[in-house]
Amino acid sequence: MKEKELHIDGIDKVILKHLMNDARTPILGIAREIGISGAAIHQRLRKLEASGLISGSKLIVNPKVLGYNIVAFIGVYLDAASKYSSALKRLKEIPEVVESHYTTGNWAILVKIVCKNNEHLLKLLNQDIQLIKGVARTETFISLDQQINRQIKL
Amino acid sequence: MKEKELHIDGIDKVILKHLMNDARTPILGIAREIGISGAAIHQRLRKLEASGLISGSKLIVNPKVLGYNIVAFIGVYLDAASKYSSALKRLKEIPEVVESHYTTGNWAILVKIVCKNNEHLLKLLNQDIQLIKGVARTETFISLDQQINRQIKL
DNA sequence: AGTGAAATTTCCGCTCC
DNA sequence: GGAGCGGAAATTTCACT
Repeated sequence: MKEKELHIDGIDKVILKHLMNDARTPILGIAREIGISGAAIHQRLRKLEASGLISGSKLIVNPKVLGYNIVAFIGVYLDAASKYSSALKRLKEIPEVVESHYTTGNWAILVKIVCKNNEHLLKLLNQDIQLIKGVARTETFISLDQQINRQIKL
Repeated sequence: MKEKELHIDGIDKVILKHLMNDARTPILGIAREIGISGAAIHQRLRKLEASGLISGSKLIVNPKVLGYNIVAFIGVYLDAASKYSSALKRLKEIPEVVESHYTTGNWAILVKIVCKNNEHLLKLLNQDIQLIKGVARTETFISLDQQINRQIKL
């Protein structure tokens, strides 16, 4: 998928910085700011897409408005590493699970979940996650304050 | 910020599902699929923006193309909870830190970082994070396999 | 790689149903 | 709450440098 070495110069960085902040920023506005034509920006974007650096764009929704007020991380211990793929399959079916990582260290899986309140969290733990075959026990870490949420710097 | 109860009907869900997947999906394409006019979609989007449900859109870049191959979580123990805000300030200055949560449980802060390789990770730990005033010790969990990365279901 | 202009598509305020 | 119209603006392609 990656053949060409990609050279990201200062202009590319300006373009990407704008679009990483708001994917719907008009190309022509960026063009005027930089001082090159809209077509040139378009060409650069096509190149960056082809290189795989741009992997898409997403509309970001605020979970709080839907009543999802709690973010928590759950460390999941498996009784055998071989249970990973089947457990993962079940985790994918739980919509509140928004991230899942197979990790080195204490537990086997680190899961990030979003839920509405404490009862909801308890229900997820007791009736969903801990009932998955292979899950031995879990450790829960509730995020009381998320102050950093960004992408890697260019 | 939130005054009106927001009613998200099936049409809103279809619109949001498209845009959450690709924020640059043409509105008119969605309009044709649903069978209403483009202007109607615009009206709904404005309403959803005003409600705060839509908090923006972002271009997603693939860190691997930039050579960032490792994702890790770091549990940070503070020697006193009062050091949180000063430690957070320093964490914000480390570009490889992409998430930071103040958490209940074992440690005080859970940090997500992206880095290029093991040396880079070691450098971040020894020369950046563990030098922050108030940081007692850290636990590192490297993500070997991230299989879920999504937003909350509507 | 960048430009300028043409062709196409989208956006968005407006009026009407 | 949605449709249809129309002008303004943005996107996208292309020939040329």
